[in-house]
Parts: sequence; structure tokens; C-alpha cells
Amino acid sequence: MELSDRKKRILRAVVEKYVQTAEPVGSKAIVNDCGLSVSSATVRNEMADLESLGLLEHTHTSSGRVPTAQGYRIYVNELMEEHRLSEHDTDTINRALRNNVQQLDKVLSDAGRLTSDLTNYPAYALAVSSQQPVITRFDLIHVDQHTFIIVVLLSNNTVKNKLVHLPINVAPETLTKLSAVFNASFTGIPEEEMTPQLIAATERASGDTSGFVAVIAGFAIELLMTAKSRETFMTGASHLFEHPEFRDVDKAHRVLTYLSDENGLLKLPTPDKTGGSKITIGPENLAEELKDSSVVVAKYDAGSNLQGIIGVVGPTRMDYPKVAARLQYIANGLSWLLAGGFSLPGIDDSDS
Amino acid sequence: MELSDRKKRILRAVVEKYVQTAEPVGSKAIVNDCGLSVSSATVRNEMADLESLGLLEHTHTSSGRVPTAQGYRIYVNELMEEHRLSEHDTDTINRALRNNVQQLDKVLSDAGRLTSDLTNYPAYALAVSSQQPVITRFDLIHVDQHTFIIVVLLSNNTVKNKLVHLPINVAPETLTKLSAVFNASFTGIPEEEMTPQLIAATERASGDTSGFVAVIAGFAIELLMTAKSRETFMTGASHLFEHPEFRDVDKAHRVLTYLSDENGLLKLPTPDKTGGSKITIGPENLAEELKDSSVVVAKYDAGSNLQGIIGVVGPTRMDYPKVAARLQYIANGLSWLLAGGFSLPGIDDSDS
DNA sequence: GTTTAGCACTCATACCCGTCGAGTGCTAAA
DNA sequence: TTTAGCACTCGACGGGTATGAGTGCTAAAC
Repeated sequence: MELSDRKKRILRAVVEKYVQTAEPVGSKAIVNDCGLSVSSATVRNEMADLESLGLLEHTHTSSGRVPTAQGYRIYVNELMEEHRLSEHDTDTINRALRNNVQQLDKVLSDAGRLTSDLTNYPAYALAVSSQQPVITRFDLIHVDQHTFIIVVLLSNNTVKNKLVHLPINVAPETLTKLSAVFNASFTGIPEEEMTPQLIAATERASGDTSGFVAVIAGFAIELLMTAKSRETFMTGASHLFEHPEFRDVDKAHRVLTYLSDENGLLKLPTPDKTGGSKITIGPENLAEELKDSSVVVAKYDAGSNLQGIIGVVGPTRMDYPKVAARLQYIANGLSWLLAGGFSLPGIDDSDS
Repeated sequence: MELSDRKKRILRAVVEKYVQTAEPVGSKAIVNDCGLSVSSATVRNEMADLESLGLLEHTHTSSGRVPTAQGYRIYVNELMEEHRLSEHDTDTINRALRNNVQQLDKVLSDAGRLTSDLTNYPAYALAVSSQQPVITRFDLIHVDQHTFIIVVLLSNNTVKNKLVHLPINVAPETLTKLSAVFNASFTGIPEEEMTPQLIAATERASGDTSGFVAVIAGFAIELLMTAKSRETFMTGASHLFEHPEFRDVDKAHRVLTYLSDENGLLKLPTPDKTGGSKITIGPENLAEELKDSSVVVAKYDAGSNLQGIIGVVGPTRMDYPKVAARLQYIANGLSWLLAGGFSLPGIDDSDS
């Protein structure tokens, strides 16, 4: 089915007006606003056609029309124009990126917070790891008699650490020796190969009788297990209430509860191969709780396993061009920043 | 003013019934429930007295009474009994603590999440640092030709790290040398003493011309600045909607927005010296947004600057004894765990 | 054939009003 | 001091009516 030009213009006008006002739009308003040189009656006829095509709908006989999910879909696919971000927008985003993305193991939460702040929707962030993570490096740092720090570099380029107190004496030399042992025996192997046998063997090899090896191995296994399950983050919940469709407390509660649950977040849409942002409208969402919300996602990719997804959730009545453009810009910025663009302020280093 | 015994019993009954049902409670219900051997008329008289004392209130002439903030205060101070946690509760909390508190620099978020899950209220967590943080130790870990990791131990026992890419070659020996330089020049000094002069001097001393020193010093300053401003975390927002007093979207929105803002969190109540949990009821809150909500906070303390606050926010109609007991138990558990109770599973290590 | 004006129709919203019931305050008796 | 009785108040609920926006349809105009 191919829509006539005039139908397209009307559909587009309905979507944009509705996005703006949150009120059903009538034929008269269309004529006034979008400069068609026909009467409202003509527009009414066209709108009736659009309705029978399933692109608009009526809550009741009278009172204006509202786009259906399918209507939004056509709008997103065919009618909307690329939103050009204003210089002010790009400036704000650039500044926020520079100032807020700090530690690597906080990328997720920083990215989420940023996305939410800059789009005014609740945002979620997911870490994507294409490969099974392994440990690439161990370090044991001596702090005092009873205390040391385990620092572990994972293959996805994040660094994890743990401060350990032991009731026994910890000599710096022991730590040096142990870290060599660990770097020899535990790097590069996935979690399921860290068997009790391997640990026992390492314990024998290092002559450790005080449980050091067991503690460190335990930490390593724990890390790999949590790194395997994708990490998630959600923030900006309060933005939900800025939209009249969430004045229904139960609806808001449902969506919020869904977003607060890690398992829910993992089931949210992910962008497809093309790399652009992806828009999922209302019932296109798999989750029952989001059947009348929309999700926009984009992907950041700084190579070597440092990849992730940022997305926002809002009502189906959403300014898709604007949100998609901002999200994409943020994702690109993150990619650049994480790929090393941040490491030396003032020196441009934009490889890979 | 000292209340008669009967008045106390009635006030207590009103509070507890109202907490349970969320409906104004009438004189008849009191007689039925709390086994007083007087008629409802007598109770009515007593309630009228309590009202003129400002402990109960009426929305309108008819329909039952509701405790005022002052009524709750009296209840909390004088009438409520210590809530004994069931074995099931303590088991759940213990298990959750063991399983969820992992990395030291995630204590805040883990503690918050836990608190929210176990109390069914939105929870907040704040890190408390009694002293100005300084860096106690630097390590530079070589990763590959262009990449290394900065690991920094702060005086508050948290570990921060950053992965750095540089466009120039990074030799392992250089890193070893530099880390010695940094450990000599930059440990133990607060942020405001990290002047450009000091950095320039260090740069000269180490013979560095490629900007290493500047990058690392920049990171150090950034760290100290963020560590100075207290860290905050909020989670469990969706629990707010489980309480009928937040069916008013605007009210919920106000509270949520307040809690989502770091500056808001920092102004929330903090426990006082005694160490027990502290309860702040309705208008006792400084923040306008929380004038009809209540806050319960407790403090965890694992010595040596590893201290923090966990708290929950809910309607004034809150089961104070239960919430306070749980919060206190969680806080104690955290203290124990962070003080080293976790380091060697199976070995009991409950010093400091 | 397409467009337009006119008109009857529909439905959400707001408002008013009477009823109902829970719970009170007061008074007079126990 | 306590209790029973009674009038009173006020929110919740339901139905009836007015209002107004915006439609669908039809017949005339282009």
C-alpha cells in the first residue's frame, strides 16, 4: 500500500501535532497548522481513510485522532526527517561527556545518567561483551601487615579490585611471588576451567598453606561469573512523570518496576547490525509491561569488547527524530571517548 | 504534658491500625481491636482530647482519625516496642549481604540496593568521610605498547583506576620509575596542594617530556575532587508506588525528583552520634519536598574511613519499628562485613 | 470526480443534586 | 466517670443534564 502524498502530509501533521500537544488532533487544527489549501471536511475524509488503514485511531466517535503504533511506524520509517541537533545541543552533550565519563568500570552508570539527563527520559545502559571474559592480568598490592588489594584486568578492559584483610601476616614478598604464580596459572582461562583441581595444584605449586590462593581464586571466579552476566543500569526514573501518559500511577508503576529489574532490562530491545539507533514502538516491544511505551536504543563501540547499549524509554508519543538524533550523538561520543579520545586532553588521538 | 495510660493505649492503637490499613480509624474499630473494656463513646472523648493535644487529626467532622506528625513522634519516642526481627528476616538479610556486597567501590550501590530490597522502600546510601581523602599509594600497570592502568589507593580505603591509552610508546621500565616518583611526591597530600608547581617539579625530577606526569597528576586531582564531594546513591524508586499516599502523581514526582538529585540526597537526615537508627517524621524534614514523607536512617561503620549512611524514604504512615529494626540490622551487617568479616569465608575475623 | 458547506450525532467532561453511611459531638441518664 | 441515644456533617456514589469539540454523512459546488 502506498499512501498518496496528501495522506502522508496529513499523517505526519497528526503525529507531530500530537507529539507536541498530547491532545487528540482534529481536522481543523491540521488545516490551520500545516498549510494545506483544502477544507477541514476534506481532511476529515482523508483521516477516515487513514483510520481504516490502521494508522490513526479514535477513542470515541467524536474528538480528534491519535496515531496508532502502526502510524508511528510509518512516520518513523518514511515520513520523519533527520533531526539536526542544534549547536547548543551538541555543545551540551560534548561537555557532559568530557566531564562525566571517568572511570572505566563506571562507564555504564555514567553513560546511563548522561543519556537520561540529555534526553529527559528514563535511560538504561547495558554492557555488551561479544566474547567470554577472561582475566588478562593479576596484581597484588601490599597495603599493611594484614591487608592487600587484588587488582585484576579483564579481557574486556575493565579493572576490578578488592581490598582483603587477613588475620595472618602478609609479607610483600609473598604477594610478589603469588602474583607471578597467578599470572602464570590463571590468566586467559574462562571461568568454567577454574576447577578446584587447578586451584589445589596452584596451591601446591606455590607452597601456600594459609589460604591466600583460595581467597584470590575465589575472587577471580566471582568476578568472571558476574562479568559473564551482562551488567545493567537504569536511571532517570522521575522523568517518566513529566509525560501525561504516565499520570496513571499503576501504569507508571508497572513500567518502573519493569525497568528496575535487571532481568527486565536484559530483555529490552538491542540495536541491530547497521549501527544506527533503533526505535521500537508500543506493541512491538516483547515485554507486556511496555506494550504502550516506546524504546529508542543506540550502541556505542570502542572496540576490543568495550561495547554497550544505551537506550531510553518513554510514551509512544515521543519526538522520535529528536530523541534518536541525541541518542546517536551520545553513543558516538562515548565510542570516541572510550576508544582513547579522552586519554590525553589536548592531543587528538582518534585511532580505532 | 503526660498522657494517661488509656490515652497512650488509644494513640498507639490508632497509629498501628492506621499503619496497617491506610484508612482513618474510628472509635468503634479501636474498641474492637485493642480490647479496651470501655464503649466507643468513651474512646471518642479520649480521641477528642488527643486531637486537641495535636496528636490526632480529622480531615472533616466525620470519618475516623489519623495520627499527626507529632502523634507519630510520641509513638516513636514513647509507645512503640522494639521490633524483633523474625529468623526468616535475619536469614534473608544475612544471605543478601554475603552475596551482594562485593567490590569496595561498589559498596554504596550494593548497600542501597540491598536496603531497598529488604525494606520495600526507596533507599539512599551516602558515603561518609570524616577526613579529607589523600592518596596513599600509586601503581602503574603496563598493559601493552600504548596502554597502561593507573591504580590508586585512597586513604578511605577505596581503590580507583583508569585505563589510559597514549599515542606514544610506553615502556614497562618507565612505568616502574614513574610510579616510584609518584609514590614519593604525591602520596599523603590533599587536593589543594597539588599545584601546577608541584607537577612541574615532578616532571623535571623524573625527566618526563612526554606528558605522562601531567596525565597521571590530572587523574589524581580529578579523583581527589570527586572523593571530597560525598558520593551518593539512590535506588528502589518504584517501591514508592506501593503506598497509597503516593497515588498522587505530582507528589510522587516531587519526591522522586528530589531523591534523584545528588544535592537533594546530601541534605537528607543523617544519624546522630548514638549510633542507633534515626527517624525523621514529615515536617521534621528540612526539605520542602519531604514535608509529608518520613525518613529512617542508620549508619554503618567499618572503621578507618569506611563509613556510610543508609536510609529509606516513605510515607509518614510507616511501620517505624519494623523498618528501623531492619535498617539497623543491615547497617550492623555491613559494618561487620566491611570490617573484614568477608575476607576469608570460614574463618571468623571480627576484629576492629 | 473531487471538494466543500451544513447539519445531525456522539461522546468526554463538568456540574448539580439527592441518597447513603460511617463516624462524630453533645446531652442526659446510669 | 461512663454510657446510650440522637442529630449532624461530610465524602462517596450514582444519575441526570448542559456544554462543546469534532466527527460522518449528504447534497450542492467546482
